[in-house]
Amino acid sequence: MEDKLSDAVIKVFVDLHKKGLLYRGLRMTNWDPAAQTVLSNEEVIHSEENSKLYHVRYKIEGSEDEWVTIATTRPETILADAAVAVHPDDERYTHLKGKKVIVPMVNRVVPIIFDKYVKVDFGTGALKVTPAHDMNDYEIGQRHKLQVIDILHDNGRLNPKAMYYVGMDREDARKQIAKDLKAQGYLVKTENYSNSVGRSERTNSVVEPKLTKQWFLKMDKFSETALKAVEEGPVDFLPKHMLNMYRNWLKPENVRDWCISRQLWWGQQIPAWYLKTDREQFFVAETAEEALAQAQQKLNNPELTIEDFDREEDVVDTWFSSWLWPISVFDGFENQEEMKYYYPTNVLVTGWDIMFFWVARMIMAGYEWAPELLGEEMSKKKGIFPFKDVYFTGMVRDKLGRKMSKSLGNSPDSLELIKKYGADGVRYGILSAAAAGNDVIFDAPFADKSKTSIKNESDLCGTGSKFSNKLWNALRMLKSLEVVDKPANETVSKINNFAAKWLEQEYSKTLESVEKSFESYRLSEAVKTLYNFIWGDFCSWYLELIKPDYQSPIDRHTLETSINFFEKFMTLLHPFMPFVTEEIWSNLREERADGDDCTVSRWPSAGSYDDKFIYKISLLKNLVGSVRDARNKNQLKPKEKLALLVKDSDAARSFLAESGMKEAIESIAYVSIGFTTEDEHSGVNFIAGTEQYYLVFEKKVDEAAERKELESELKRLKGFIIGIEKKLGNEKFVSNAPAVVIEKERKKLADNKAKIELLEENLAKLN
RNA sequence: GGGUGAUUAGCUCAGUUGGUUCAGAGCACCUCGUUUACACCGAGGGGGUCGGGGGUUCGAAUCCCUCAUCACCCACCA
Repeated sequence: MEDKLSDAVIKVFVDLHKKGLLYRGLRMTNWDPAAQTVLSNEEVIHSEENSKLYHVRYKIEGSEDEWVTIATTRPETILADAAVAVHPDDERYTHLKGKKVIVPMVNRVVPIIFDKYVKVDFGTGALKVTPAHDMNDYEIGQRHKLQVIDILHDNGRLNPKAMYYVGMDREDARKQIAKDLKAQGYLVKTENYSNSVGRSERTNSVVEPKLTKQWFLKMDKFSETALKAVEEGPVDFLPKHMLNMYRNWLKPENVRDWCISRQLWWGQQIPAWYLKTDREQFFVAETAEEALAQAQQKLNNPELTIEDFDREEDVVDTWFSSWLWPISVFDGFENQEEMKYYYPTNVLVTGWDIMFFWVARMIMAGYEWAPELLGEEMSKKKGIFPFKDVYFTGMVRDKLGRKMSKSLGNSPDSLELIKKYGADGVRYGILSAAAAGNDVIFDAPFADKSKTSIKNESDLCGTGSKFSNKLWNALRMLKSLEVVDKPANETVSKINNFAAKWLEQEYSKTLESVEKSFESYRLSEAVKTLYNFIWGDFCSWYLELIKPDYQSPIDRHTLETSINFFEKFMTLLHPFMPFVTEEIWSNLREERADGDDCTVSRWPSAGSYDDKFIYKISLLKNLVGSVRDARNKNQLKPKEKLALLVKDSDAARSFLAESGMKEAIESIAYVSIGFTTEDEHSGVNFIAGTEQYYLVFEKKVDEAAERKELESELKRLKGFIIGIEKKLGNEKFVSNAPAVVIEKERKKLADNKAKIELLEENLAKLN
């Protein structure tokens, strides 16, 4: 792989050179004068240091005694000044338009230029411009076509272009020129000043901005292609807002040519050979021999040998090999068979921090080379982009929102986490926290901190590990049951069938929602939906319903149904929690064929479901909840059997007519249901759906508390109804809102009016 | 300085195209409950005018403007 990648890098480098997209140009780099080498940004350490800010005045050319004062911390660079710049809106200087100033000491006449980079409120508002020795000044110099005067040797000593202090170290020259400027009346004042100074990680010497020759790749065409591919083309970013960042990176005014050369000791060496006697003569080729042949021909000198050339010592930027990844992973530059089969791929999953470095450039490379590799026919058919979707995961951060890094030591210790929560628990924790594209504040025990959880700490992995435990216990229950052929009686049979119908319906609805979440890469939604369904509907409701009485057996059919359900749920959960689901899978059935594993089990397909039935289930949950609440508030035993009377009505009868409904409620809420036409019963009453229920028991309730509760509920509902009535009374609403929404509002109104009526009756009875 | 995002319950965060009671989850908290798959548990409960202000709309946590605070990325600090 490594070699293939190297070959590919060389091929595309030569190809780009042939296409005229490569050039050698100047770049302002961090220069370490002690090591005499270019440093990467990472090798420069910035820190606040005390230095001096020198205010120096420049005489305006042709004037008697008119001056412009600038401020600098590096007065020796005055010798390399090419201009003085002020902000175009700075009224103090507008009269200087077209004028020139005389640089002190060297007496060079340079223009006063107007550039928005200059900050009006900093120092004197005038900035000396030294293109050769400052990043920004270089840019300003480019904009105003200023001359570049480099006064430093590579070792940091002043060279003859400085005219003064030649051979002196820049730091000594700084002190000396300050004295001389003062002596000659140019120094207006000196103040102490604290600014950020960059030092070399290697030698600790102060880094000097220095122009060096580098290899550049022209980016205008590439960036346009990459931008179009996502803005108008086939590549989709998820989440969508990532496109904003992408656009900002790639819009023409922000695009800069890509400096692809690096001065490192490792990496892919650039395939260019320089003529030793004239380094401006260089030849790019896949091998030294080819380069030599080119040179012999071009220079018309067959006597030249390899010995007359030096190979470029610079290597390519690491991203210059990474951008070829989608192609070179299939060895696409050598052999296109695999590529024709796999390309383009479906989805790239990555962090947004390398969107520009990697994602954008892979797209560029795809468009640049895929057509040649796939052939025109194939390109048309399959497209030439490397991937269809890019899913940007959130970045995991620590409690303070910092990116996790080695130097901060804020990465969680995975092995500690797994020890504490289990691998599935950790996976669940991270996945459930990772909503599409949002960063995850992952506050876990760190390797270098205490392993104990802080109180109130969000314990996502803990939730996952508890979930594993829950699943395991559900399995234990099913496995512990004694099995018989037939259900104990008719009631049990009805309840079991009802429970199965219920679970089947909720399952279909859940699966539909999970699939929707997957399609839009909403992984945290998917896993949370499954969590709620399995813990809630499956464990808390279904298993409780089908669980036989203590030490009673279960019928074979119900057990088989339950195992089938459980099995399907394990398949759904497997991507998130692979270990526990596989383990449960293998334990669910006594015998399994070789290879009958959860990990390769078929993804189930969602069946249809009946919204009306699901609504009835929600009523059931409501009703059971009310009974439990009433028991809680009245200190009734949870399993003491009570009479639950329902006010006779068509709706009530229809609700309870669902096969198994009545029996299920009676079983799970420990009540016996009956109809009544009476309005007064000892105990408590409540409304579930639109029905009036009475839970009958001896103890008289606290009337005052009861009244208070009813009144507050009544008040809430009345307020709610006023809102709906207002809405429905609003002609604009009725004429503009979709019919479905209006219908829903009408139903809401009717239901709640019925509720209010019931509440008022109940309240009246308290008198 | 340029860019991006965030602000919702005590904490950490969901909330898709504006429309069912949409104001949610987990943790934390309060009450009750353990020979019954599970105390890494069960049942129930309290808690938020969705950062402030304005606007668009029949309707805004959701769209727009503005202010405030926070974070990250890039560039830099004469």
